[in-house]
Amino acid sequence: MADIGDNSGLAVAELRQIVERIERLEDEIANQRLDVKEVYAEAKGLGYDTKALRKVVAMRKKDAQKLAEEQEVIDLYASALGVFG
Amino acid sequence: MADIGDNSGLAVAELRQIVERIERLEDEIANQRLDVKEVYAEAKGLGYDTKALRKVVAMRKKDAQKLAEEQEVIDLYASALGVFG
Amino acid sequence: MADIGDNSGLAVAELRQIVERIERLEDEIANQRLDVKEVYAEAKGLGYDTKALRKVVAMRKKDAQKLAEEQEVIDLYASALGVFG
Amino acid sequence: MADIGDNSGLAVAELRQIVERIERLEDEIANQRLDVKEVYAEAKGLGYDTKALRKVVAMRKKDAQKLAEEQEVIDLYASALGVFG
DNA sequence: TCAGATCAACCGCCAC
DNA sequence: GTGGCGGTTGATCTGA
Repeated sequence: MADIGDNSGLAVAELRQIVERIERLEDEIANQRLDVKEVYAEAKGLGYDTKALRKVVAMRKKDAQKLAEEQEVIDLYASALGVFG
Repeated sequence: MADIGDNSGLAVAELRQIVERIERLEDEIANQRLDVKEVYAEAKGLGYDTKALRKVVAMRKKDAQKLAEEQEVIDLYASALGVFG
Repeated sequence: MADIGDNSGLAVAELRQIVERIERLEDEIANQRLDVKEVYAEAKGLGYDTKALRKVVAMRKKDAQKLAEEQEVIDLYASALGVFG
Repeated sequence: MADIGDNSGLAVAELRQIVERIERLEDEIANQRLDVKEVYAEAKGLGYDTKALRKVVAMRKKDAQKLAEEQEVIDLYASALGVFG
């Protein structure tokens, strides 16, 4: 941590910059969450069951993760067996 | 939902579009979360205590009033227990 | 909250009892975690790859959850369709 | 691990036993977690602020020294940021 | 000691 | 308004 000579051995400007970068990113995330919400609201307006919709999205996500994980497991077991028994 | 009963038609495309919009937004959110993580890692590299950093960021999110009110209850309970006897 | 007349409008004995019940339960949980740890250590001593072992346990858990969830999804969709389209 | 190469024999039973011991312990842990939840729910019914309650329990888990040290860093950062400017 | 994985706490939405 | 639930975030623990 670069110490610029302030009262507490802390680079205040640096710290401030870090915190603000984080907060800016989190603001953007929050906004995008609102966007997601909007899409669901819109879908609801079109007659969709949002609960089921969320389930579908969640399942697709899980399936993708599952695929990735399955390969991991294969790799893990393969290496545990010393790359072929 | 455009049609029930002729579910081989337009509604499928509509549904697909909705799901994809959601998924695209969520991908972006996931990426930005990685960015946040990166900033914390960078801060750590500069010597900051990331745990404290996270706490400060969280505190800034809450307004001071609410923070004080919550702390009051905690203090009440704590002192009732004999200051951690 | 029964107010017995202490200085802060708080039933101190009651609070203390609640906190101690929680802490006792959490102690037991902590001990059982140690037991789990011990089993893994023991398995490691027998030559097992604990990482793979953990994966197996996790997968069995996920499968059990998956079964439960699948029925949920079926129910959800069925009700979304008005119990049959 | 009793045997590699004759993996149709004893090792399978051994492995099964290990996994089941772990799963049994984890079931118990899950149940006790439900018990904890119940106590909090009960406390809520008595008028307690469960969020504050959880904080107090967490504070009691940490020793006071460590708690003070952590708070120092947080305060340092907070004041460096101008007390939430 | 640090990075990565696992697990518990928090916090929103949603239905009742 | 409250309780339950899903998703996200933060803490803990394991292994390198």
